[in-house]
Amino acid sequence: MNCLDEARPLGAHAGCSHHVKGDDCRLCLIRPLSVCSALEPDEWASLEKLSTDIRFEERETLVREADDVVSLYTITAGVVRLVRTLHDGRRQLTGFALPGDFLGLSLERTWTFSIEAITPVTACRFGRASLMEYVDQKPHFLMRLHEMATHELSLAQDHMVLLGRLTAEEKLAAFLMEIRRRWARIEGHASDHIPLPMGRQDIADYLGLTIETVSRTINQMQRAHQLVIVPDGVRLLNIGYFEHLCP
Amino acid sequence: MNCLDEARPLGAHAGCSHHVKGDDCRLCLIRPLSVCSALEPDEWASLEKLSTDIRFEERETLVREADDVVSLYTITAGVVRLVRTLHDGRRQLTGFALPGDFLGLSLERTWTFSIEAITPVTACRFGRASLMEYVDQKPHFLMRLHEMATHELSLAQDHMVLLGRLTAEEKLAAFLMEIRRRWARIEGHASDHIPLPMGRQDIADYLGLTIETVSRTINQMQRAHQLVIVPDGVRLLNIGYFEHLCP
DNA sequence: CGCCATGTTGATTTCTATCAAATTGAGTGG
DNA sequence: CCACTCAATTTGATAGAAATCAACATGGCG
Repeated sequence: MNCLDEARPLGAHAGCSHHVKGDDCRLCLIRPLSVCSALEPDEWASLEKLSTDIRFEERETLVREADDVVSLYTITAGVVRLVRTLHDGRRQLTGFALPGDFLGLSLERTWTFSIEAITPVTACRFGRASLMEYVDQKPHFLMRLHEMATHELSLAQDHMVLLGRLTAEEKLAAFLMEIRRRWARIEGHASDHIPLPMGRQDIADYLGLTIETVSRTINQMQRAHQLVIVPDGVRLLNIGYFEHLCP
Repeated sequence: MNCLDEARPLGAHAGCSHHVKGDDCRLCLIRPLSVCSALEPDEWASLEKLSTDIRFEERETLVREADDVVSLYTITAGVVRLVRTLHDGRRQLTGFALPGDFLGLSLERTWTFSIEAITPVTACRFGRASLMEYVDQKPHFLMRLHEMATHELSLAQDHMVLLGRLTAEEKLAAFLMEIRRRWARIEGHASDHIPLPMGRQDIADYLGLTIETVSRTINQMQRAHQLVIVPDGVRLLNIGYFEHLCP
């Protein structure tokens, strides 16, 4: 089955294996989206030797904040959340990682956030030490990592604007348009149907809101006929409304 | 006059030239704090050839959001703000840059924020193209840029937590402790006297608050004898209170 | 000395959080 | 297959923190 097939059942995002055959970069469907896109075909082989496929179950924790960085990951299927937690339990999600996203850009010794599987996840796992060696030998690979890191930084600034200055309605609109754009990149085309594998609490913690406000706002949008809530996410009825709301 | 002298008059931060003599990296007092710390003495000379000193007046705009990146800067004296503005005028500051801070880590083609001088500023200016060439020749310099970028990313995540989950009082406490730590790094020792060259509106736009809330909160802290407002900033009376507030 | 930007204070509103309860729905076992 | 359970979500009522609206104070500077 081709994961990119539009005819797949609703909710297939989480379960479908973008990585068709384990440990073969030549067959990796998310390669063009990933850090590997910086490499030539003959380099996939050398990188492949450093990597192993690994699977995590729903709710499993991949890494904990302040843990030593032992492995780095490229998500090949499923969705994870990046979480910062305060001592009193308040949470802020700093992002979601989707297929193609690389975790461990910083090359630092310890993680600055926890990574938790929202759905079953498959990932391409690299040992930190061996990837560091690889980086030393391939300056253009380091340049690619750096570009990805600074792009992340720009997205982080976008998110600061969202958290600091947008209303609940604007936050939700911006969130839906962000997730839509990211699925579009993975699937190769934009769709008004937006799967939301994360729960309302995760959305709230990403947007700096409460679960009640997220629920109320989405349902207001539905009552205003701007979207329809479907079992696995939402379907946007009026893209213009959302585009107008996100600045 | 030695800028690091504790006896300097209040407010001297902004005006004092950390870069004692123009265009000589050997005499640059902020070098150990800057990107140049990644280089060996014999490399300062080669980097120096790429740089020129430049001065900006208070309120002057160094670069505008979406401008092409022509030059990159290391701030050598003074303070600038990094600003994102929404079409309707809402502002979010994504950071302040102090002496030693490098602007242009991303090596991308366009700026993703405006940079505005809060005080008179001196900076070490690099042409983008020539620094890119330099980066190509010195992988360890690129590694240093990458480390700085990922550290920025970690700080950006801290700021997301602040914007999304902290109360006004906690935001102010975290802000004051952050600025204190950054002055301490520049001056070589921590002080309870915290110069705040940025105005209340800048603090508000950094913390996702209004100017009134910033003013009220600082004055509440003063009434509670946790700090004293002084002409150029504040003096903390009870560090424990602030440490306790910032998670 | 008075002007204008900046900051402070007060009164009121509003948005979102909080508290509380009802509803839905996926998974389980009889 | 259906009742049951428990978590997730929705909805309602109320409270509260910060925004907004509106003066007023301060202070640097010509």
